Amino acid sequence: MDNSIRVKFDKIDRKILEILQANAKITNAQLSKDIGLSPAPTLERVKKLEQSGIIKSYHAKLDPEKIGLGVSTFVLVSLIGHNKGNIDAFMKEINQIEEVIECHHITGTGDFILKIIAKDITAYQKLMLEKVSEIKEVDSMQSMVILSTFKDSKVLPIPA
Amino acid sequence: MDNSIRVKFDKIDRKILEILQANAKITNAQLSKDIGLSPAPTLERVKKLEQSGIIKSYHAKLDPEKIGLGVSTFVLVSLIGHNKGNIDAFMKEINQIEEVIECHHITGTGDFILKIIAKDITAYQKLMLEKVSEIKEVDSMQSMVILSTFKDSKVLPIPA
DNA sequence: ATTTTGCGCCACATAATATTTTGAAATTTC
DNA sequence: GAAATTTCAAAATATTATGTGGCGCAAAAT
Repeated sequence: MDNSIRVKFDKIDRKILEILQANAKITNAQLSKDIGLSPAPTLERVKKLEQSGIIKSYHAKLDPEKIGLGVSTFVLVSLIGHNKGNIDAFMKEINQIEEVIECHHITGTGDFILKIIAKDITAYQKLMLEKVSEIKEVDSMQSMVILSTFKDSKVLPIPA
Repeated sequence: MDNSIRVKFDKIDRKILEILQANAKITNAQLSKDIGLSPAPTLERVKKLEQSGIIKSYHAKLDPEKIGLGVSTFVLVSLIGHNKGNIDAFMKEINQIEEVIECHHITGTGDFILKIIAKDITAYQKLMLEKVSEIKEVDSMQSMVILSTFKDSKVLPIPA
């Protein structure tokens, strides 16, 4: 809960962050060459970025198709009530469903947008009917099936 | 372009994939303990998963707030024409904009959904007016500002 | 202007870790 | 049921990360 703490970092740190976002498996030696520093201070900077929470974690990115996940969707969800109790209850239920890989509270028409991933349309339908729709706080839902993904960058643009 | 190639993997591989999605920085020794194998075959399995393309890449996840990115949005975009030429032209323009970190072609009302990240509302507005709106294939847009993100799992549910 | 202080850097030494090799055991195939 | 293939473990080796000491530069103080 230590939100919006703006930790400071310089041009070199920014470069490190760009590189590690694109490729977390780079060796420290190579990273140090790319940023023009020797290995020791390079590693020290990376550690500081980790400790300060700027770097939160490291993840392997898989190919959904190759592990048998053929259907991805975004779902706009409206709740029946917009009070904190309902929202908390909804969140709690959503957290239990592993196929829901993202859940954002948004402005606009709906209240939430979910990203869901499933094996196929049949599995998706079953998931929606038996799990998501069953959450009693849910009023309406609107699904958008992803036909194809043109861009899925893991590199955030770091402001100057 | 070698889509939908279903590579096969067993229960141990699945466990490896789950672990590496959640934590790519685990040492091979620790990974081998977690899955109950010795280091050598463990590493061999990881390499095969990488070579087969099941594991596509590794990325550092940053804290957007701490690098000064305070505004994230989803944007529904409709194009003026739905032919391939227009879509290609749109994609090309979108790829140039680094603040657009995701772009998916979807079914339903709109044609595309984008995920955009910016420093603040002012920067977001400027970005939308000067870059995204300027793309001539764009007909209409509808923004959904993310108030908060409750779930952002990097772990895909791997079907049995 | 000179000293002082502190930070960030490099180079080298050492520790940790990954990777290769070898061979044995289990499983599959014919 | 034997040969071939695959999968594994243990140990040796190579690579990489990490800790230490000292140097140099920049900013602050005198």
